[in-house]
Order: sequence, then structure tokens, then C-alpha cells
Amino acid sequence: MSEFPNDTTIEAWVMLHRANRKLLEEVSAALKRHSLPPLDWYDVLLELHRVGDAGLRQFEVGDKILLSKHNLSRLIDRLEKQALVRREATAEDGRGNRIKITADGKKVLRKVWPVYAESIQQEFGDKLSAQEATQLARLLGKVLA
Amino acid sequence: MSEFPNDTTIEAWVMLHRANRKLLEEVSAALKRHSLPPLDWYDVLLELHRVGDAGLRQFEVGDKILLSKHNLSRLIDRLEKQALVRREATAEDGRGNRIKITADGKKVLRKVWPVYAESIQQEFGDKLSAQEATQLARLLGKVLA
DNA sequence: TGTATATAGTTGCAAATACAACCAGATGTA
DNA sequence: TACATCTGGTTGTATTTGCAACTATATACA
Repeated sequence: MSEFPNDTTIEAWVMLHRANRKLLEEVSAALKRHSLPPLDWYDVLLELHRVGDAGLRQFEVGDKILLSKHNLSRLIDRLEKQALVRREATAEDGRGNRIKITADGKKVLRKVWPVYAESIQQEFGDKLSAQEATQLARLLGKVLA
Repeated sequence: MSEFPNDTTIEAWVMLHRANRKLLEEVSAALKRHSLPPLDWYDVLLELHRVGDAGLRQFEVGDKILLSKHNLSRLIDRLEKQALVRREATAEDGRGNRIKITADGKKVLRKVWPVYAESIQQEFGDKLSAQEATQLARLLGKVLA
């Protein structure tokens, strides 16, 4: 039953993009100030860290961080060149490979997190009560469903 | 008083980016399916349309859509090449110019809106009640403040 | 007034992104 | 088995972005 969106919907939509862009900009700036790698790197490394030794197939990483496969392929290239991850051939599927985080990769995670976290807290946490954050997450969850 | 963000904050933060990326992807895909120009173009044209004949200074456009000045400069180049906007020298400041939307630019707005609107409604409006949309806008507003 | 500094906008260059074409290897089906 | 189709991943090319340097005008202030 899709009709045209009402004004409230449009308002929320616009706010979402504006908020996202602003926050992203601020976090990126913070990372850069500290000469740390870009946020995407962190996202990938974090997902890999979460699953431990098993690693992830490339497409699984893509699903998690919503990045298209060609971009991901080259992002992994860059990470691999810095020895933060490595690609391992896998028996389960002759085409693909498993991506695993290296010790250096974990080191990067540890170095980035404090800066990232501070930035999240300043731009986000300080501006919402715990209750509001929960509510926001719930609403966004509905959008994502 | 910035401490480390609690889990709820992080959760909301992640959801925000995920939602944004997903929605953006879907809208872009819809626009492309209809061979329409990218969303950025729409954003700029819409802002220019809103202010009417006066037009906007380039930096004003940048403030509204949160785009850095060099990117904006080239985005305007592209729009101008398609004759959707034009740059006019202004007396108020010898450095800058005023950007104004052209009749062709308005035509593009009219062509894009139905597709954009349908996409917003499907991916966003249909998933939230009016009340929820209002609430979401309010929460995002606090983040942006 | 003259000099320093800030601001608006552009441009060169390097890096990242999007898109389409492609190469396996996997899967479905006759 | 053989053939078509699908999927995971890579690569070439064009476009867009990010960064830094630059031009030119405005503004602040001694």
C-alpha cells in the first residue's frame, strides 16, 4: 500500500541522512587527527575479530557492513597489504577464500577503539539518555527489518 | 563528561549507519533503474528550488547538504554542464557567486520526485507509524543539535 | 592607511568508488 | 554425464572523492 510519504516521514528521512553524514564526518576527522586508518577498516577488522579464528568469507563481511563486492575486494587488498588480514584458500568452496584477522590487525583495533569510542560518546552518547538511545535503536531496527 | 559509550549507545550508533547505508543503496538503485540522476543532484536542486529566484551562495548549499566545498564546486560544475543550474556573479562578494536553478533543473526535480518518494515510502514510511516517524525525527534532531 | 589573517571558491593529483565485463568453480536439471 | 545458469571473487575503466595548494577578495586591527 505504498502511497506518497507524508511530511513527517520525509522529515525523519532527511534527519537520518543529515545525522549520519555529520557524525561520520566527525568521527573520520577524529581518526585522522590521530593518524588512524579510516572507519571502514575498523568495521571489517571488528567483524573478523568477533568471529575469531574461523574467519569470514568475503561475502559474509560484505553482508555485515553492507559493502558491495568489488569495493570489498579492493578494501581487503588494502588491508592485506598492511598485513592486517590474510586471505586463506578454503576447501568448502574452490572459488572463495576465508578472511582472517592477524595479530597486527588486532593491534589496530585496540589502537583505534579509544578514539572511536570517545567520538561516539561525544557526538552521540552525550546527547541522548540511555532510554532515548534504546528507543532510537528500536526505531531504526524497524526500518532495517 | 565524556566517558566510554555504553552498549545501548553503540547499538544505536551501529543501527544508524546500517539503516542509512541500506536506505541510500535502495534509493540509488531505484533512481538508476529509472535512468535518473543521483541523489546528490536532487538534494542540491531541491535546496535551490526552495529559495526561489534569489539562489544560494555555494557555501550555503554546502551547509545545507553537508558537502565539503571542493566536492561541491565540482558537483555544481556537473549540474551547470547539464544546464540544471547556473552560476551568477554577485555584487555582495567579489569572490563568490550565486547558484540558481534553471527551468531544466526544475524539470529534473519533477521527474525525480515520484521515484524518490515511492522509494522513501516503501523503505521508510511503510515501516514506521506516523508517531514513530515523529519520534525518530525528534531523536535525530537531538543528535544533530 | 597598510598589513596580517580569514573566507569563497577552484584546481592538480592521488585514492577510493561504481559499473560492467570477466573467470573460475558450484549447482540445477535433463 | 552434459549443459545452462548461478555465485564468489577479481579486474579494467571511468567517475567521484579527499587533500593540499592556490587565487582572489574580505575583514580585522595596528
